[in-house]
Formats: sequence, C-alpha cells, structure tokens
Amino acid sequence: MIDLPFSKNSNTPLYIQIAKSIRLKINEGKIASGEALPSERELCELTGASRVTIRKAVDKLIDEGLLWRKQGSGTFVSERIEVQTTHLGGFTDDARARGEEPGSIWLIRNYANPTREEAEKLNVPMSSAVARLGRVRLSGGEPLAIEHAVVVASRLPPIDEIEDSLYAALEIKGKRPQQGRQKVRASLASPTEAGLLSIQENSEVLRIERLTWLDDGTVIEYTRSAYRGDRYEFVTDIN
Amino acid sequence: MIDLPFSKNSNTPLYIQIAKSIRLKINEGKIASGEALPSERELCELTGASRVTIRKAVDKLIDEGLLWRKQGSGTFVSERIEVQTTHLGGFTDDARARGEEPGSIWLIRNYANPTREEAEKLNVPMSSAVARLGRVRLSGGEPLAIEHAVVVASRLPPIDEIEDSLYAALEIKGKRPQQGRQKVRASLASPTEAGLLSIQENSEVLRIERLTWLDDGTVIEYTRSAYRGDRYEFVTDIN
DNA sequence: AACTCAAATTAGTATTATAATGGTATGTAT
DNA sequence: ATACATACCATTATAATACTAATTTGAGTT
Repeated sequence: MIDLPFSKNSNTPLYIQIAKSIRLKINEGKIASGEALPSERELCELTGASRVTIRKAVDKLIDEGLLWRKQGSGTFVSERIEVQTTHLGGFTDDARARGEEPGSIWLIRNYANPTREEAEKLNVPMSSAVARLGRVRLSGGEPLAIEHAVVVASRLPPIDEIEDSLYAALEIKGKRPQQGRQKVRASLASPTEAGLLSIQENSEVLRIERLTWLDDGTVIEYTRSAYRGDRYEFVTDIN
Repeated sequence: MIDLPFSKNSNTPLYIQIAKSIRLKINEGKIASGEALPSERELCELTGASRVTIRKAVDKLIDEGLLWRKQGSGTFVSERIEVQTTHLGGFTDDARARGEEPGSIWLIRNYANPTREEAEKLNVPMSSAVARLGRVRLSGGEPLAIEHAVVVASRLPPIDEIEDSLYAALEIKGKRPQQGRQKVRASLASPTEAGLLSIQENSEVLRIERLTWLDDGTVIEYTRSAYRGDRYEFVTDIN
C-alpha cells in the first residue's frame, strides 16, 4: 500500500500536492509502467481527500501524459509518453511538466542560409540568415529525441545564449510562436539516429515536421525531429 | 508446467497481469515460436482465474500479434517469418519452403497501360500493355501480405492462367527473373490494407518495392507490397 | 498400413449475475 | 478557485454454467 504525503496546512492546493505525490511514486518506480493506480475511492481513503479532489489530481497527471483512464477498468500508468499533436509546447516544457529534468546535447549550432525547401517553409528569401539548431534531447538523462530546428536568425537572441528551451529564447524576443502545424510519420531510425538515441538500428522512430508562426502570420520555426518510437506516441483528438 | 505469477492484491486487472506473464514466458523463450500454450482450461487451473478472464488475456496477446488460435486445436505462439532481403523468391515458394499452403485472393487482374512511374521502372513506353496483378497473399489460410505487381504483358502467359505463383507463370515463358532490387520501408497500414490483412488500422506494415529483371537486363516485374509488420522481418547479413 | 468412428479435448458463444471501476451532476461551504 | 458530500449512471472485470462446433486421439477392423 502506498503512502501519499501532503499537508492540509500548505498553501499549495490539495489536488496539486496529491498529483505531485503520485508523480513521485511513479518516477520512483513504486508504480510501474502499465500498472494500475489504486482506485479513486481507495485514494480517497488513503488521503482523506474527496473523490472530486482525487479526480482533479489524476486529471492533471493525465493531461501531462503520465496516466490514462478506462471507465470500469482503472487508471493506468502510461507506457509511452503521449504528446498531443495539436499541443504547441516544447520538449523542455513537456519534460518539466512530467517532473523530469530536460537536457540537450548540441549537434549543430550555427548561422547559415536556408535551403530552398527551408526558405519556402519559413517564407523568407534564400539569402536570409537562419540559425541551425540540432540537438539530442534528453529527459531524466535519457535521450528521447533528435531535433533539427531552423529559425530566422533575427527572431532569436544570439544562438550562444540558447540553453535547453528554444521557446524560452524566442520568448525573450517576444517571438514565441502561438500557432503552428506539425506532421507525424512512422519511420525506422538511421544508424546515426540509432546511435544518438541509444537504440537499436532500425528501431521505429516517429518523424515530426513542425512549422510554427505568430498570430500575425510571421513564420518562426521549421523543425524536423525523430522521436523514439518505443517511448512516444502522438495523439490526435477527433472532434 | 509453467508458472504464471500475478497478484490478487494488485490494482491491475487480472487479465492484464496474466497477459503480461504469458508475454514474458514467450519473450524468455519458455514457450517457443510455433508452440501451443496450455489449454484455456489448464490456464484456469494454473491461475485460479475463470475461463472468461483467461480468454480475455489471450485475446489481448492475439491482438498484439503474439498468439493465434484455432478452434478445436489450440492457442499457438506466432512465428515471425524471416526473409533474406537478398533472396529472390516469390511468396508462393517461401510459403511452401515453410511447409505452409500458399493462397491468393485476387483484387485486380487486368491489362492496362502503365503509369509514367511504372513505365520508367519497367523501361517500356507508356503505350505498352502491362498486366496489373493485385492480390492478398495467404499462407496457411492467413492473410500476410498485399501485392500489386505490374508486368509487361508480352512476358507473361494470359493472365487468366496465373494461379498462385507469378514466378511459375513467368517460367512458362522462360522469363523468370534472375536479378532484382527491392527496397524495404516501415509504414502504417491504411484502413483498406488493415481490412484486407485482418489487422488493426495503423498497424505497422513493411512496404516493399521490388524491381526484377533477366540476366540480359530485360525488366520483368515492378511490384509494390505491404507485409504485416508483426509477422515479417527482413534480414540483411553483414559481411 | 489404412480406414472408420466414437470419445475426448480443444476453442467459441451465450446467458445470467455480482462487484468494482470511472463518469457526471447537483448543491453547499470557504 | 478549491473542496466536499451525496447520488446516480455507464462501463468493465470476473465468474458460473451450459451448450455448440472443430479438431485430435485412440481403439477396432480390414
């Protein structure tokens, strides 16, 4: 039986404390991937909180992609990181939202001219200066993705100042994108990608192509990524 | 006798735990490819679970492609079919080599002109007559692949005379190819393909594009196929 | 060795039932 | 916004029992 510490005297809302405790149990391996949590009613008993509060805490973890639910069956720890294809977040934000420490290994960080394709996507002349930012992205010390971003240089601070979050850097210039479109495809990892991701060659990867822009239509970022196919799935809600 | 650990104290539904235990036994090699599982009633005795629960656990593994069932016969561990990428064999020959009965369900069998792409691949004018041969390929009664072959009509007997083996038909005209090249890619099955292959939509399939020719360079066949990704793997020897 | 056939064994389906789980709504209080 | 109590609904998990359909097995016969 698990223990879920929290404090009623805390200024932090109860549901946030409970969510944090559950997240910690999962990250510690106390509740394994694929396993079910105690039922909502059981979590009420464990914490003394109401079912509505418990549901709100679990809702939060579901939004983070850590859990999923099935009526009549239970609440389960996700086996893959779910990312909404409509979600305009960055790797860094997503990792932190999951309670994991983001990291980067730089592959490419320089200025260049765009290729014809990149210029078309970014809606700039081929003579423009763009920043090429290629990185292996880590979460909790584990390589999960490779990203190659191309950004119009004038919309970024100097590239040497970029740390983990490209979006945080864009924010500094008031250029954090608000809209975008991304395409997701299944593929096999190349030998290079496999090496960088510490996966076997020919493992399935998810290839993502993303284009983002401001509300006024200014194109900001064209990014091509490969995410580990065994660790990610991209979810699209159908309305 | 195998052991199938699970815990009634766990929050995870019983059928999921049982499925996981069976999967582990298979992955550990304790139950080999092609072997039968203990009967459903036997698994009940082993686990104390009801037959409905056992069937639900086995259903899950069947959906994953790990197992298959036959009424009156048993439940078996699926075999993955290894095919050398350098091997120039046909589906029929490969199935027979495995001791299985090949079969076909015709989708398209007619004469037509090639598309520009097909004409280029086949090295013939677009005005040429080609045979379009589209089939679901079965092995042991099970749909495993979808093939769309385009063959220069003059190099084939009349298409009504073609049975399971295209290569046997080509042999009749002395046009069985001796050389070729094929490309293998990973993809997801379209809804149509999923239906034809009796697999879930968006299951992974291996897409194969094959071009074959005679020793004298005459191009014979341009074939595009989708093979069930859970049942096929293409192997390359490294020398 | 080959064949037939009944019995045994296997998976497939249906019905009925209970219990446990998540899902939703309403109203109240701070 | 947060938290709670209460009530009810919908879905799923699990089970027992019974029966059907398909396949395998073994005994007997030729």
